[in-house]
Amino acid sequence: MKQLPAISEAEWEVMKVLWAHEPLTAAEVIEQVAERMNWNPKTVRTLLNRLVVKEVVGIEQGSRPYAYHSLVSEETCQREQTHTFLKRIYNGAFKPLMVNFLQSESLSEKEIDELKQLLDEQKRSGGSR
Amino acid sequence: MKQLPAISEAEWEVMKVLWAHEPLTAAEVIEQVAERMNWNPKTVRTLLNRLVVKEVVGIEQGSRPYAYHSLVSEETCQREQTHTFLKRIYNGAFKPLMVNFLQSESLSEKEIDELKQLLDEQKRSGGSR
DNA sequence: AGCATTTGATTACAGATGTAATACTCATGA
DNA sequence: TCATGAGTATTACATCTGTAATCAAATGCT
Repeated sequence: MKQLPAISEAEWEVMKVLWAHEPLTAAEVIEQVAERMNWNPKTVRTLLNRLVVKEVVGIEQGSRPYAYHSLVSEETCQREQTHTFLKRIYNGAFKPLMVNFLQSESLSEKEIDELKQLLDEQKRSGGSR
Repeated sequence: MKQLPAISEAEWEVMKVLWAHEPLTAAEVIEQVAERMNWNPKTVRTLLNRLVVKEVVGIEQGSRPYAYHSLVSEETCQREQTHTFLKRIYNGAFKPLMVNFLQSESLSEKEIDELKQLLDEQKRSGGSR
């Protein structure tokens, strides 16, 4: 299984717009990113390049100006990051994360019920495996 | 509100043993860390020093060799990290994190029930605020 | 065709991080 | 009292990250 390279915080911003709208030209990425971050276009280009070097973003051959697209899915990256995070901060246990989260943010009844429902679905859809 | 300084991944390892057993002398920290990480003692000392500089770890005056202790609680740091992480990866939403987690790890029925119970407690203990 | 503009590639540079090595200091045994 | 050795402080150095600037190539305008 190919190890995912590390995606830094700034790079992650770029990935988010790619995942949301890909494929995009550099100019388009820059435009999208500008909506959230106050970054110099050169900065965004650098980040794009680094992502290409890391092989998490690919270049659309042929078109000019060419378009970028992700080579790994957002889900995959989220999963990876979540796993690493949990391990690092909570020794891999989800429960304390949830305890902590519930203490800091307070959810509405509706939100709580949604989460409960998720858990119920999980139960139904097969115990182990 | 005083901003927490960034605690790097390696530094976090050191914090974990401090939180678990503090106060500890450098030698003791080194010993504890060695159980999990294969790090040179010098490396651990460097990390300890950086943490002191960042003011998240304090030095017990008077004793010699002196003892280190944390200046911020694990809970506080976990909360901070969790918040940042959620924002970065899931745009701040807990639900998709849980969806993702449930898809990757599969929990036993017992574990699921524990999580559900947490949610129930949350519901009882006050809607808003 | 030649110049200005866009796009893309290369280079820059400071601060954080991982990972130590070296230097200094003080108590202790010879 | 002086060399030793543990404990502590300072320095080192490569890589990663944030944040661009500069250089080169292609494209479009006149």
